[in-house]
Amino acid sequence: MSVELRAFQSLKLWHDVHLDLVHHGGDLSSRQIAILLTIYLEPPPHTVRGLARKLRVTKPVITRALDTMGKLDLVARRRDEADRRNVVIQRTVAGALAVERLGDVITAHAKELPR
Amino acid sequence: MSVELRAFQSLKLWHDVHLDLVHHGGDLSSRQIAILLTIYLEPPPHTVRGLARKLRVTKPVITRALDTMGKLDLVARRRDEADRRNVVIQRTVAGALAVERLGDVITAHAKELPR
DNA sequence: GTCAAATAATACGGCGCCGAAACGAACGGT
DNA sequence: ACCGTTCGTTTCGGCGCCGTATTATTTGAC
Repeated sequence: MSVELRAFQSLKLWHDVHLDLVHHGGDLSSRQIAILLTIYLEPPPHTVRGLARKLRVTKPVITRALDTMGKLDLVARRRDEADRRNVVIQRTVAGALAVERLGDVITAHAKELPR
Repeated sequence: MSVELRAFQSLKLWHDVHLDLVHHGGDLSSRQIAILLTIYLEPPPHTVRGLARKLRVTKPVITRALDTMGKLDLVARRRDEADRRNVVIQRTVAGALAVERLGDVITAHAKELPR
């Protein structure tokens, strides 16, 4: 029963945060969220190939997500001068702020949950 | 600093669960997730109008989401016989299982987080 | 210098969701 | 019986993401 309760709390958190995102958030797909958070939570450098491997998706998925998030100024691309085939994905100020804000939203809703 | 740490943990949870969803989950949009969880977490009855109000989206959004999730057998529709203008949204066995499974995924990842 | 391998980007056809507007069915007051 | 209101659905043009296949650039081995 306590297990069920915990699952319910988790689901309520999921529900509340998604509700928040629907209203105030630029809506990114699950894939885009996973990519964005990988970039901001795991140590750089990040490449298209590396992200594709880590998330087990094809490279065009990464390229397109970077296009979209780049337009939103959430990430930036830079050619790797050491090996010009590679593209290094860089964080941006706006992106860092957006991720930070997301973290705040999650923790705020988590705090409201009964323990 | 402890605040930052908690935000980081929240973001890691968000990242990990989304990663899981990308691989094993039927991919629903943020709106669809919010709708689905509202139906399964809040007490019935649910109507198109009520869901639209609660999520602050237009009614066609609800109709289309119900179409999609209905095809996936996550929810079902029933005409309200008392007032035949209304449509009552019903839960399904498959939907309950899917929601339960999502709860399990979230709690499992949450458990792995350092406190 | 040449060629195979690796990397990222692009082209293509398809599918799903969007917002706004129009629509049809059902209700309720008079 | 009418008529305004409510409810859910449908239509329309548009946009974004998908997977697969192809392209362009760069590298490194020989």
